[in-house]
Amino acid sequence: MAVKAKKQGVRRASVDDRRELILRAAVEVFSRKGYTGCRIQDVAKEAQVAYGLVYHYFKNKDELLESVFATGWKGFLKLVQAEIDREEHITARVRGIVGVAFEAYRRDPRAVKVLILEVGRSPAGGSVNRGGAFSQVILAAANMFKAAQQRGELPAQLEPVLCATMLFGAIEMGLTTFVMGLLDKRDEAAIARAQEQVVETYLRGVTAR
Amino acid sequence: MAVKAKKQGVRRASVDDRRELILRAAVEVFSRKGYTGCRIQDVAKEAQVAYGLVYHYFKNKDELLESVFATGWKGFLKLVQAEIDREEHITARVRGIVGVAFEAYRRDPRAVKVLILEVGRSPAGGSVNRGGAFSQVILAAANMFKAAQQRGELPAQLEPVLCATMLFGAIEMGLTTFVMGLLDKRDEAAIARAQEQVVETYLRGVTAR
DNA sequence: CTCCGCGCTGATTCCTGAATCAACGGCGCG
DNA sequence: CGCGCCGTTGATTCAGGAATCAGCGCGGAG
Repeated sequence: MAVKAKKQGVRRASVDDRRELILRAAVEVFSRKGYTGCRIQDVAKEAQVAYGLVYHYFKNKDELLESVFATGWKGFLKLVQAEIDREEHITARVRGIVGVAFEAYRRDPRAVKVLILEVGRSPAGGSVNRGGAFSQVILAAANMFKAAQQRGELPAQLEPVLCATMLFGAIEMGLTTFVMGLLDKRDEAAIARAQEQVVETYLRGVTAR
Repeated sequence: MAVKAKKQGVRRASVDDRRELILRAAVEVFSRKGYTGCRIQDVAKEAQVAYGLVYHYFKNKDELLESVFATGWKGFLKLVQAEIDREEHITARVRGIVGVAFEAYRRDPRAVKVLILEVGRSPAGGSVNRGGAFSQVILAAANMFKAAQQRGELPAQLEPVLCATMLFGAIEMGLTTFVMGLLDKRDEAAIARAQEQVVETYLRGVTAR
């Protein structure tokens, strides 16, 4: 097939390229079929690669899907953490976090769909502790809120953990609106407006008292 | 096995009882393993019923899972719709909707987990149009918000669809906090407080302007 | 008491998909 | 120029789960 030409005519694809290729294909299939519904066959086909090669790079299905998750989530986590750590008023940090999430969505809606919409709730979870990773972000955010309360930037009577979950809930559902086609995902202005509304509504709800 | 005695000693279980039994067992397994991960074997075992009986009542796996979904969702939908239809200020209706969701959670956390956390996003969906059902509620709520805007109960610049998704996002994540064990699900007071915070934060965010 | 029918059973069949493995071929090195 | 290494291939094996079906037994009718 014509596609393979790239690894002959051009310089031979490096190992990392192939691995990456499979990983990206897996994200694609994973996002379409879900954790258990994702078949190696499909991943291989999607990546234009032999069935066996998937097993060359990954011990088994679980490890592959785990990698998909870990890779994507790690990137997201780092960005969110950076926002959490910023030395600014809580409202600025919240704005930052929402910005990170929406930006990620703009860049790769499918990956976000996988991470935000499947992670932490997929009951079909393998051995993977994805829920744990999700909790990690929630708890990090919760700590941020708690500190903000101590600085008097946030009403003290709020439960920080709930503040965190509600923030991500708001983000998630804001994005879901597009993923599910309730709003037009190609309408850049609509996405921007959604981001705005999510931030403002959340902050107003959490701040005013 | 001793368990079967109930259909001998007592009056023979009616058809509906058995069907119901299987349905409930399916909810249980479904909530643990997810759509694709749910095996008929497990459902039968959970229901203390022969493997074949599942196929006596349901054409195939898809139809079973579809029934699980349809049944549970229909019930929830009806309650939510009732709240939506109430002739009251928008804040009262929102309170009602959140109340319905939390009450349902109190009654049957597992079923809620299935419905709220899997419905509408599970990419592993079979032929089922579950996303459609989810959209239905969102859109019904969105209409409610739009009407409220026209009555001046809500700022006009808000996108009603986003108001709706954010409401359910807030509810969902409020409940997720317990499902994921971030807050103690046996602590009734904590649940009540969570409900309170979800409602108040949401309303404040959406109302004040 | 006997026979029938209906709900129910679970071993069996068939098939899908995960994981293995023996072999291929291009590339670099001697 | 030939040899061996290593990334790659895809047919094959095997486990497990969906769906089938030939009958079983209890309750009721005659």
